[in-house]
Amino acid sequence: MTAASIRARVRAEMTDEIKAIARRHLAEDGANLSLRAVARDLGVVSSAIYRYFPSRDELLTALIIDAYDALGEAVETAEAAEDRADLFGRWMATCHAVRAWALATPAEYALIYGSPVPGYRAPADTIGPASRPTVVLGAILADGVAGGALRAAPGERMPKPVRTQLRRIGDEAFPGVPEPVLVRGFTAWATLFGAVSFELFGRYQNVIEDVAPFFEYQMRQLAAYVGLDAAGQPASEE
Amino acid sequence: MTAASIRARVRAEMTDEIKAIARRHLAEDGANLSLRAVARDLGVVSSAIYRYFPSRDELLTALIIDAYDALGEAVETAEAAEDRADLFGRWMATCHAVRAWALATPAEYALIYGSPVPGYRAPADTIGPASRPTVVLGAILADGVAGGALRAAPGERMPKPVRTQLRRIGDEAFPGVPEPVLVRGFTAWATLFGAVSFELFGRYQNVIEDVAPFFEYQMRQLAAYVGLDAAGQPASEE
DNA sequence: TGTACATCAGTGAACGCGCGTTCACTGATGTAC
DNA sequence: TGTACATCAGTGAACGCGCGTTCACTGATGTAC
Repeated sequence: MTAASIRARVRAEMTDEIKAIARRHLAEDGANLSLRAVARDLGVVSSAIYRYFPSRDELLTALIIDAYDALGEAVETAEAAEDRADLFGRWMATCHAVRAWALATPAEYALIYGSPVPGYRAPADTIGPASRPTVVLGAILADGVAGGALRAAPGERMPKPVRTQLRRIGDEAFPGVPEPVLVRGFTAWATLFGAVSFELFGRYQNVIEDVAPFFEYQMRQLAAYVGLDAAGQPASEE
Repeated sequence: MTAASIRARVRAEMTDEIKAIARRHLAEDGANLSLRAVARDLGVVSSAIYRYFPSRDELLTALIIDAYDALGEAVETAEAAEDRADLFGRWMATCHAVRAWALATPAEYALIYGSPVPGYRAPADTIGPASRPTVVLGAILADGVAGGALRAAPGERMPKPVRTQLRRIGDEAFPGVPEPVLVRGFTAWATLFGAVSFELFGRYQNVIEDVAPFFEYQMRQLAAYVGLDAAGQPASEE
């Protein structure tokens, strides 16, 4: 019993170490991850890896799921630390958590938000972890609607195919959020990840030097656009 | 003379064909482009490629520059077809051109807007082609400002580090565009590419089925946010 | 117009390397009685 | 507590493959006189 559990713990530690080394390699070689290189760094013969992962693709999948979970965790923790009534604070905490995590682990960000890995098909068990940050967004929007801060403008309309699609999504994952609010939330979401990708993938090179204050300002403006600034947050000027 | 120019033409055709085949491989293998595979498809021994490109990286660079130029060309053409006074039409044409090009050639979009290719450093001559779409955005913003449609809201302020950076960029590439307008344009830009990347990199899977009308609506809303809808475009409702 | 020479495209073999995966094996560690 | 057996981690060799790049070469095509 104890002996068995020791074995299990050692095994778990080995698995973690393989993933840690693989993550390091990701940073240099992108998604062309080499099992043999990982084994070399681990000080072990290449076939030994197969005791822990049945194939290279399974190792990649584990890294992808870990990355989604790490980002999800970071976002959830940061957002949970804010006062529930402070929608603006919750939104900004979410944005900063995404950017901070991406800057700290750029290879993992690229793995999940960059170009798809050629020849790799993500299995179904990545879906749950992948949606964790979006669930946080959903909670902010839903709370905003419930508290009356977020609402559709009177007479606000949209084309029918857009509305019906959004209603279906809303019913599943964002209950109670009117379609016009939802679309503004999605737009803000695309901007957040678009901005982080621009920064990480080098699109700001020679254009914006000090990204942090620019990002901060952009996300504040977005909050106002979505309607998340109504709760009396401090003015964004100086 | 004539003989020499025939030789030059054949050479140019060969170069184009190598690039065309390489582009096809890009679609399947991502940026792990194999010279030998290209040579195989061309029906030629692998070392023959070296008559045309001194190395694999140079071929990749050529593909990247071509991709930037193709997107630039597509955007410029689409935008130029609109009435100069119709800022909204010009903005929408730009958005649709970006999305259409990306959907038509997803591998090339991923090459230039996805995760950076591991171990590859883009040389300086990619900068010019890379900025072509942004130049189009700049013209729309500048024309909007010159015509009086775009302006900063009275009393609109932003933190100093943001403003000084934006002023520097504005002076270089967007002359006459006030900083608050510029930042809205950049935000719209991040949203455009964020949305296209979401769609291409599979982030809309099982979420949004019919992306086209959703994208259209999003970009319309963005136009309103930036202030590009003031020129009396038709209402976006139905 | 004809001939000698230079240029160039493409060949084929080789170098040295790395890869994912399989398989029979050794030896240590745990389990059952 | 001691012994026989089962489980498991890691080894080492091998399979079959692909890669980028170099190099001396052949033969066709162009150029100069």
